[in-house]
Amino acid sequence: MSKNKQDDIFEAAMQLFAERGFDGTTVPMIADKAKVGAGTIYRYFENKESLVNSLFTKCVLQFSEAIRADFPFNSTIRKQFTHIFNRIFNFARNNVDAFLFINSHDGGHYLDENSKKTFNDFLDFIITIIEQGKEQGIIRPLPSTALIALVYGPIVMLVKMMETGELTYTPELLKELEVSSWNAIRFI
Amino acid sequence: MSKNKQDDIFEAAMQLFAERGFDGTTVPMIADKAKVGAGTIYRYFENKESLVNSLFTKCVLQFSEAIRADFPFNSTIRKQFTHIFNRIFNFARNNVDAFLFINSHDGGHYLDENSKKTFNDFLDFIITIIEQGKEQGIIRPLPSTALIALVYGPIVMLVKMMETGELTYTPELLKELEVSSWNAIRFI
Amino acid sequence: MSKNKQDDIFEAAMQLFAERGFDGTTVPMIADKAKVGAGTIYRYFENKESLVNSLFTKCVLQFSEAIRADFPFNSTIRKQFTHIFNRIFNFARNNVDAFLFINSHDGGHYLDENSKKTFNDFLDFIITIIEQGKEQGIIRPLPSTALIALVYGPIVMLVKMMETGELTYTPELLKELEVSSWNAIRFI
Amino acid sequence: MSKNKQDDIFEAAMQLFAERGFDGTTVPMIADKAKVGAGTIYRYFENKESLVNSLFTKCVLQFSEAIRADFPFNSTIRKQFTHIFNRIFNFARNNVDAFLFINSHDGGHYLDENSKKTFNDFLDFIITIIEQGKEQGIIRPLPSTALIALVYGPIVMLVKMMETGELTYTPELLKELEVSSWNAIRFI
DNA sequence: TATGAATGAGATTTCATTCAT
DNA sequence: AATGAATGAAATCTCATTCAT
Repeated sequence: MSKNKQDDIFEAAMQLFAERGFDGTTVPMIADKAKVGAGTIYRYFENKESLVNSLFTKCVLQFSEAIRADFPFNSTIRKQFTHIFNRIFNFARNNVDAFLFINSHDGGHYLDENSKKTFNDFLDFIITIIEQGKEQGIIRPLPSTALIALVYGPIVMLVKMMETGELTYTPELLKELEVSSWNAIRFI
Repeated sequence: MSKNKQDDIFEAAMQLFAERGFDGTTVPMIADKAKVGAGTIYRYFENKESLVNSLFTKCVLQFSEAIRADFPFNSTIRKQFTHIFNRIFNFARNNVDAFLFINSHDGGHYLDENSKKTFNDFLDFIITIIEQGKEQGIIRPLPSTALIALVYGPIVMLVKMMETGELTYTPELLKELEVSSWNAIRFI
Repeated sequence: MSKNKQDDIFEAAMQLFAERGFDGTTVPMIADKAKVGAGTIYRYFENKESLVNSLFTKCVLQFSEAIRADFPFNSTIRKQFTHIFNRIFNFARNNVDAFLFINSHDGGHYLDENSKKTFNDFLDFIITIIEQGKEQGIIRPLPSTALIALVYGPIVMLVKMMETGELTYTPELLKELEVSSWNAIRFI
Repeated sequence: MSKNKQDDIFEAAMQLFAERGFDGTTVPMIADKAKVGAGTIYRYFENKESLVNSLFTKCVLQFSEAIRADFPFNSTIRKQFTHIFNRIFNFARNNVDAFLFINSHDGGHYLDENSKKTFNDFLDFIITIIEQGKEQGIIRPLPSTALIALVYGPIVMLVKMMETGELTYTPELLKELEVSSWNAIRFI
């Protein structure tokens, strides 16, 4: 594994949390996968909850960063949508565990306020774009949260399906899905 | 509660599993909420896993039944889509916990083969309809699982949002969402 | 053992805490001695600290009650002293573990405010008597805490010695010790 | 701190053992207070038990030495008593932690035979003096251990009280306490 | 020589399950 | 049939000790 044990622990915890959930994952499971002693985890994290919260924040920030980087602020809404859709999808494909971890753990009873805030900050960014699209009459005049659900909901499910092998990724498929998602929210 | 303790246990377990997950829910929690003794649960279910599997199967069958009842086999694909969409949404709204329980627990490490099969049987029904739509050139020629994700993914997320209060249900909104979902999968 | 498990746990904990201290006693040790499962202790006490605090308060109250019962408020200071000395000693002899537990654990880092207050309430009772003796010119005009130390300090040590067998109790010895203790604090 | 790490460790351990007891003190706590690495402690002591035993023996020897130095073997019993009482008290005041450590730890389950013997050797010295006093009819004819308890018990308690601020030291108070203690054990 | 990160044995605590009532 | 007190296996977490640097 890597030289950095904290990263090994993060990586192992992420995979396990994504697959089995927080409560279904034991600390020794994480230690085994990370190839460290169980006690070592407590040198890096105060407790299991602290670990999941650190991990959640870290993953959300990475995710958020991946979407926001090179964002075409001066482009059309249509192109901005493509950017966001592709970036989310690519992040999800390259970081399956991180993506599934984020999406299966938001709302968890073990997440602290800071973790929830980090996640909401990211959503706010998306909402801002959507609001602009609605103002311009390009995106359907539905509640922004509903519009997010129309686009984001499929992605979560699609990534899960690709993970289980129920669906196979191809660049062409991605392009088609992007069109479908846009069709769901565009005006007319 | 009701006169039937098994149903009380089912109801309590469903609410807790939906909110906290299987591993985050303890048997005493279920007993408390069901207002029965912890030991009583073991008179109705062999163990906690057996309970969750019984519950999952029961919920999926109810769900499946709600969608399939009065299915307009001789109608157009468009009308069949409306039927399915509305039925799923109505089931979800009237059985929030059951719906969220089903959707957060498929793939759980505690589900047995039978539970998974029951769920897949339901999906197969949906897939059949979709395949017909594709054959008729009315639905976009994407993999059926992808088409399911495009429609079902948003619903799961929308129901969660309504549950947390991030989104408010209105009949008008439902109609709009149905259109959006159809737009996502229809050919042109 | 008794029919009451909470008392069995109290008794076992008291013996072990008196002998090995709070930090030197493990929960399984207590469970073994009390002949209960380790988990049972947590049905009666929230945690180990809660157990030691409940036990401390209980023991101090019993101790305090033993000293205060039948207190000869209208007697001479000399007779009141005899009462207190004999009662403390008899309590200590009949409840060696409780007495040693109380005296080795006051000031412990695990005791909460309530426990400390209960103990101080008891000391205040003794101080009141001593103050009266000083006012009457019968007891030496030293700080009350010092006077307590002069009387109580030996008792603690004597009881320990009797427990280890370094000293053997006899009623005659007790009488002599009472005289010695009185000599230490009386005026002239 | 000093140039000598072993002494730093001794000093830190003594303070912590005096305040929190052996089992309530962790090796990292000692290392922190001594400003050394935790591993360093194991260069000077085989293990934690070895440390506490070395420390105990060291403290008892210092204590014993402080009492025995300049002992007025040819003086009266009364003067010998004054010597011992004052020396104990002064040692205790100048070495509060050492004194409290010695007195709260005799009988500890972690002390080895050698430690206990060192402590008993010291007591034997005191006992010899007491026996002489009894033979001369100057000290009350009680068991020697009881006489020790009558004098030593208060000192331990008084020093604790001075440490917590419940009692304030003055030279005059010390003189009075010496008289009180003598009164406790003198014949007549 | 000195360190402190790493460890795993053992501590505390939880909880699925049993069983006497 | 129903209960909930009791249990002990397994979870979380701590800390004495080691060892690579």
